[in-house]
Amino acid sequence: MKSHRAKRAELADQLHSAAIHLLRQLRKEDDASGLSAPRLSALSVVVFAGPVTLGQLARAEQVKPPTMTKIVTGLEKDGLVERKADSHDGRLTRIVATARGQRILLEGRARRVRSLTQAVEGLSETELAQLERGIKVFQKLISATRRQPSEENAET
Amino acid sequence: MKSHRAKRAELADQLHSAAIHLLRQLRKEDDASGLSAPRLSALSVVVFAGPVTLGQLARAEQVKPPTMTKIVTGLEKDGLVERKADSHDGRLTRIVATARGQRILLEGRARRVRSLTQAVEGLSETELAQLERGIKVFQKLISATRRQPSEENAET
DNA sequence: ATAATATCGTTAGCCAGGCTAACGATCTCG
DNA sequence: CGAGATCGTTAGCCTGGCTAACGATATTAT
Repeated sequence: MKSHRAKRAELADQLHSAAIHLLRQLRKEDDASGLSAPRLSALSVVVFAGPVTLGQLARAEQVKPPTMTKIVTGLEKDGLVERKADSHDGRLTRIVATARGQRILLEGRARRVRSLTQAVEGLSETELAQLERGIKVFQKLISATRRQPSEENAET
Repeated sequence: MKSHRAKRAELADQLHSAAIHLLRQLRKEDDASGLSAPRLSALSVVVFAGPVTLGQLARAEQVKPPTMTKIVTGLEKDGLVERKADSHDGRLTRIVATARGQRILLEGRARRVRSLTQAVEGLSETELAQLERGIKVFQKLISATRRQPSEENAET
C-alpha cells in the first residue's frame, strides 16, 4: 500500500497543478476585458467595496501606495473610476467606480464565470456533491496553509 | 430553494476563489527563492527539459523571444544558467542550468510542496477521501474548460 | 554556386507595474 | 500654536512585457 505520506503529497501536488491550470484558463477570459490583471483586480475592489481610499485599496491589493497611485491614474484615464476628495479629511482620496467601470467589470466577471459554470453544468449530481465536499476541504486546507509561516529559523 | 443553476454557479465561484487563494499563498514560498516568478518558471523549464534553445524556452513560457532574452540574461548573471553555442546550427543558443541553478530550483520546489503537504497531513481520513474525489471532479472540469492545448509548461 | 529567403537571437525603444525615498498637505494631539 | 503622524503624490529605479529592425546563419531555388 502506498504510504500515508506519499499519498498525501501526491494529492497536494495534483491540487496544486489543477489550480494552476484552472487559473491559466480563466486568465484568457480576462484578456477580453481589455484590462490588465492589476487594473481588473483593483477595479473589482472599488466596485464591490464601494468608495475606498487609495491606501485601503493599496493594502487590499497588497501593493505600495505609489504603485496604486499609478494604477488608479490609469483607470481614471480610461474613465472607469473617479477620485473624490473626502469632505472630512483633506488628506484622503476616495476612489469610486463610474457607471462604465461597473459595467466593464460585471461583464468581465460574467465572462469569467461563464466558462467555468458551463463546465459545472456538465457534471452529474454525484460529481456535483463530490465537488462540493471537496471544495470545503480545499477551503480548510487553504486557511491551514496560511497559518504556517515555514520560516527556516524563526527561533530566537 | 436554491435553483439548480444558482447552486452550480455558486460552486464555480467558490472554486475560482479557492484556487486564487491557494496560489497566492504558494507564491510566498516562491519569494523565498529570491527569484521572480518569470525567472523561476523559466529556470524550471531549463532544469527539467534539459538544454533548450531560447526560442523553445520563449514558446514554453508563452513569451516573445526578446523578452526571453532578458530573462535568460538575468538568470545568467545570477549564475543559474549558461548559454552554449549549438555545434550544428550557429543560429541557436542552447540554455543549460548550472549546478547552482538546479540546486536553487529544487530547494524552492521542496519549500513549495512542503507547506501544502503539511496542510494535507492535518486532514482526517474522511476529509482526505472527500478531497481526493473532489480533485478528480476538478480535473475533469478543467479539461472540459480547456479549448486550446497550448504547449505545456512544467510548473514546479 | 550563388542569390534569395527564412530562421534565430539580439538590440533598441516603448509601456505597465513593482519598489524606495523624499515631499507637501493635512490632520491630531500636546 | 507647534510638533509629529498620516496620506497621497512625485521622482527615479528596476523587471518584464511588446514591436520593429538587424546581423548572422541556414536553407532553398535558380
